[in-house]
Amino acid sequence: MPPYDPSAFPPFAVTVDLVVLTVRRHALCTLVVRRGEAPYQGRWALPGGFVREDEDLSGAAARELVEETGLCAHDPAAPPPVPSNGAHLEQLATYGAPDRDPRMRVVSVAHLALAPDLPAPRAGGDANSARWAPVEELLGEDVLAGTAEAIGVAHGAGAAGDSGDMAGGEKQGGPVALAFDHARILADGVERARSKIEYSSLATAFCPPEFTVGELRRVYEAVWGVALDPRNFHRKVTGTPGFLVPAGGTTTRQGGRPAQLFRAGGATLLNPPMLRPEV
Amino acid sequence: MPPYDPSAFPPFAVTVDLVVLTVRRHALCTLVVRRGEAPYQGRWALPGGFVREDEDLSGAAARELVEETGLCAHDPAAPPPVPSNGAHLEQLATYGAPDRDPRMRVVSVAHLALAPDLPAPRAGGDANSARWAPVEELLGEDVLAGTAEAIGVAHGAGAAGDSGDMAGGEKQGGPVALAFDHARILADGVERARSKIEYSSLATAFCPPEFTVGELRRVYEAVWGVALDPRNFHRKVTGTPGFLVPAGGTTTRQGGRPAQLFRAGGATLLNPPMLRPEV
DNA sequence: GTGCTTATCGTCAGGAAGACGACTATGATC
DNA sequence: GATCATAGTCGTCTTCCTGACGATAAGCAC
Repeated sequence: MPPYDPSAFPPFAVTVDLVVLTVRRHALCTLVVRRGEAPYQGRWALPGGFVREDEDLSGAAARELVEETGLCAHDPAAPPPVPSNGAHLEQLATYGAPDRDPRMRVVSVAHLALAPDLPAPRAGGDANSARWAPVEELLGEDVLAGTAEAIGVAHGAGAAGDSGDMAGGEKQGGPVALAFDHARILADGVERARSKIEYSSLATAFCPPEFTVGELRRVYEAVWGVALDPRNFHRKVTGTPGFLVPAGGTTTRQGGRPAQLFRAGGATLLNPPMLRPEV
Repeated sequence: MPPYDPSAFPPFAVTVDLVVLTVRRHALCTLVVRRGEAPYQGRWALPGGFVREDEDLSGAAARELVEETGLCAHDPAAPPPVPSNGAHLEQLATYGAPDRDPRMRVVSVAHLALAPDLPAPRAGGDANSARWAPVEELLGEDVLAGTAEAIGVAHGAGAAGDSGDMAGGEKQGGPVALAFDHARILADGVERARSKIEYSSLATAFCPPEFTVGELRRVYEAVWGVALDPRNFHRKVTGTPGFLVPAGGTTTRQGGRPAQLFRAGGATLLNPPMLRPEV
């Protein structure tokens, strides 16, 4: 079996980048690491790294996820029993513009991970530091076309371009420019998450193993940036068979009347879907 | 700006593969080409090719589409006026298992194209021949997990594995084994198309510029493999603002009463969505 | 014209969702 | 301990959408 003629195709570097989303203090946040080397030195970027010689794409993504967060990736194709601190992981899209990395031709297979609220991240290898950044702070919600949609949360005056003089620092109140095309990748990941919780039970991936209806509702509110009616939401999620199963027991985590605890049910598809209020 | 250390990462070949779907004679069909060289010589495969040095991923996909079909790709991000014979083109997913190509490490960025019914395809460069194959014939609808769903169309006894002795030939009545992991890619593309016509106006991409409600309905029926009530379908599509605009004029293409001609309206999202009947 | 086919309009019942009232069960405050 | 604020939970009512299906319209083949 003849190998390819090495001159017949150009060599590429292939990386995986991760959009790791979580909900912290009622805000949708993503994991970013500070770049320690050029280009974009000092700029925040999505975590990622090279795919190894004998590694699957999803395997590389899972490895990066563990390295950056300690999270154990949870393959959606795996059996239902969710591991204790497993995160949902799925492929998002691939980005390969010829000039996206000034050094050489790099194709990045972006992955989307959804995780429950985690302790402070540990810094990875080549990053000076890592942190959870509110998505709204990174995307002015108007920086990028296609994801520009008013969410009912106030944020600082937007419209910060990709001007080069912002490298290495945040502008007070404005969006922080991410390295490379990571703002686009993040925007695509956020949009994927926003639409996917409509018709799937994926919102439970943002919750601890046991959670209340109110906590789940606050996840939807944070991801969508809207307020939902607690009564209709309660009717919807408890009335959808297989979505939630009572875990037995109640808790008071938010003040007010104790709420029943639930676990994610086996159902992965939500039919009919949860309707996202317009505007 | 220091270039990457070439020994710091393994080199990959990057290709694009195309799932080109169309509706022919009430059946969902995809474009396949016969492989002229090893591995999988003589087997049917999805069209595709290497991404060039200075080429975008979507650019490579559009180029392959033109080479194989003569279709002009229609970027969904482009302005609404649809070109005369433009096809919808979007990225599908990326496949990069280490052993998916026995010769070397190849990562393939699959794209999904939706096209109206076309004349017979012209053979591409390295393919002996090309043809439109009914999807049902390539995927036994039960060969692959995750897309196994009964569609109301009879098909030959399924369950043909990836047994090597089928290379180069079709089995009468059974699914034809595609080369590489192309059966999986095709299945993912079909599933994407099936779900996307639910909540978008993408089904019009299967139609000529002007079409009747009945023709559009037959597209849905072919893609979903179900029968739809003509009266409810008519009410749904004509009642959704922005979905269809009257083109003026009527036609009789199917026998029976002449039908009004429509063009695709500006709306790209269908809200509420078209409901796919269960089972 | 008869019969067949397809297109189009209408009617009716059932289900789901939005709006919102009412009640319950905690902790905090006076 | 009474009162208040905060959440959670159960119901009601109206409106919209869908599925089922009857009825009519307008071509073609004979």
